[in-house]
This record gives sequence, C-alpha cells and structure tokens, in this order.
Amino acid sequence: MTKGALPGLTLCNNATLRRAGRKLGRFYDDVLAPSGLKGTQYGLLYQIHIGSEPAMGAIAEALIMDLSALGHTLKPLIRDGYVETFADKDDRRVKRVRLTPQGGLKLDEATKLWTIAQQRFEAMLGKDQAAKLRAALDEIATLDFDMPPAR
Amino acid sequence: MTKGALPGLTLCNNATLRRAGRKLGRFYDDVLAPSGLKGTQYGLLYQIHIGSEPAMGAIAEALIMDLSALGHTLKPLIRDGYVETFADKDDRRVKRVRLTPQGGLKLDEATKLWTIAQQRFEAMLGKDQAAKLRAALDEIATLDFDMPPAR
DNA sequence: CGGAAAAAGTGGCATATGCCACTAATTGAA
DNA sequence: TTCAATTAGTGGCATATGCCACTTTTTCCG
Repeated sequence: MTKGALPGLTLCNNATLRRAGRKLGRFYDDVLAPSGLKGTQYGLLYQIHIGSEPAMGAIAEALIMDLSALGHTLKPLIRDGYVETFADKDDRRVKRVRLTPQGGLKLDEATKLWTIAQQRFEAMLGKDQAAKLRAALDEIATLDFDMPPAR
Repeated sequence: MTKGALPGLTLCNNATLRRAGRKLGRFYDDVLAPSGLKGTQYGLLYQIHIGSEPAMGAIAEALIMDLSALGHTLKPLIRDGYVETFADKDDRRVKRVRLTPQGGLKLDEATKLWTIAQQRFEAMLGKDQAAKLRAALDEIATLDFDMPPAR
C-alpha cells in the first residue's frame, strides 16, 4: 500500500511543489553528499561563480530569496572557506561575494556529482519532461503576484 | 533590468524547483497571513483533517517528509491548540494526530484564504498549466530514486 | 519463553528561509 | 551644505527540514 496514488493535497499547487521539492532535494543532497555540500549550497556556489563578484542583493534577486536568508545561508560557506566577501569600492553599503580558490575546487568537485544527479533524474523523468518542468517553474519565478494590495 | 530572463542555474532541476518554491511559498504565505498560518501549516492541518486520526508516520509518508521534521513542524500547531496527539490503542509506539475543534475552525478560516491564493495563482499561470505542473510534480514525488546503491 | 531485530517516535544539532527592527552609507532635495 | 528618504546588510527570532543517536514497544525466532 506504500506504493500507488498520493493521498490528499494533490490540489494545492504550493503543497505539491513543496512535497516534490523535499523529495528532489533529498535526492540531490544524497548524490552531492560525498562533496560535503547540500544541494542548496551547491546552487549558491554556482550562482556566485557565474556572477562577477556579485553583490549580496544581486544574488538574492537572482535566487529569489530574502536578503537576510542569503546572509544566513552564506555563513557556513564562509566559515568553511569556500566563499569570501569584500566591500564594494564605490559604495561601501554593498558587500560583494566571490569564491575562494578552495571554493572553486569544491565547486568543480561537486559539479561532477551534480552531473550524476542531474542525469539520473532526467533519465527517470525524461529529458523533455524535465525541460518542460523547469520552463514552467521559471515561469512561476517570473510571475508578478502584486495586483490586489494595490500600492 | 530587474525584469527579464532569470540568470544562472536555469539548468539545475533542483535549484529551479527550490527557487519557484520560495516564490510560490511566499505568495501563499502572504495570502494566508490573516489566518496566522503559514502555507506549510495549512497543508499539514489539511492533511491531518482528511486522514482518520492518522499516525505520525502515515502523515510523514503522505507528505514525503522526515518523521522527525514532521514532529518539529507539529509543535507550534500543538502549542497553539490546533492539533492534539494521542497514543494508538493497539500499539503504544504509534502516536495518532487529530485536529482540535479550534483547529477545525482555523482550517475552515484558512481555507477561504487558500482558495483565494489558489484562484489567483491559477488565473495567472492558467488552470491547465497549473494542473499539468501538479501532475509533473506528483510524478517526481512518486519516483523511485534507489537503483545505484543497489541493496 | 527470552533475547535479537524491527518499527515508531523523540531530542539535539545544523542548514534553509522569512520577517522585522536596526545600523551604516548614499542620494536628494530645500 | 544639511537633513530627511532610500538602499544594502545584519542580528534576532521563528518555522521548515534532515540526519543521527537513543528509548520504548512490538514482532520474530530459536
């Protein structure tokens, strides 16, 4: 009976998304485990890597996450020496972020594992399905939920 | 420049799912805010509601979440008097969960708000798109990620 | 029957995320 | 120039989730 239809809340978009997120997150986490990074941390390192010494705010915006949440999530990575921050030359309010050499190596190491997870997942769901899913998710990410409260 | 294409990690299924999850989660949380419940808590109350005094393990399985995580998430709901637990008559290891009368009322109240969130979201993404998305997400939720480690 | 193994939760520890109240640095007028 | 808004982050507090080490019950055998 453990197999079969999923009971309940199959109607709530939010709950369904969260549930799938827990499942997929654990999978990526498991595969990335040998590197010592969680899926979230891998994504964050990658985002920093592809940016040009991005400011905290720029990262938060790209990842659609709260600025303070980003700050918290960054701490273990800084503590472990994968990331470092420095003040922007022209605006001292701005704090920029970059990978340390160690962080770069760790990212490379983790990318090998990530590729495995990515391939295994896409082999199961289907490359097309996965691409369509990401497209739909990206669409949600760009939606503008602001009409009612007016302004 | 704030608008436009999403930079980076649009390739990682996990990162994309998490990002959309943060966005959608905040939307549902905002709409549910007047009830004092978060989207996660609403989903949990609902899951308990549709079950027959479900055991912790049953809930965790349905929501695909860690049993201990469920225990932690349940605490604030118990503290606030929306949920109560009791030992199973036949197996004292099992702890069953049910809504209190207050919890039932709160669920009804929150459901009105949830309906608004759900409708607003589906109006933006499209009912079809939303249904397809949930189907895809449910498929992920049922995938069996266990081959490599063999057994 | 009696002890090993399995099943269901709990507690502690760590990361992931958000919101709110603040602080510091800039920008914009008057 | 000077002081009120705005912008970028930080810290504290609370929930969301996981994993691991245990404790308590049951179940299973020999």
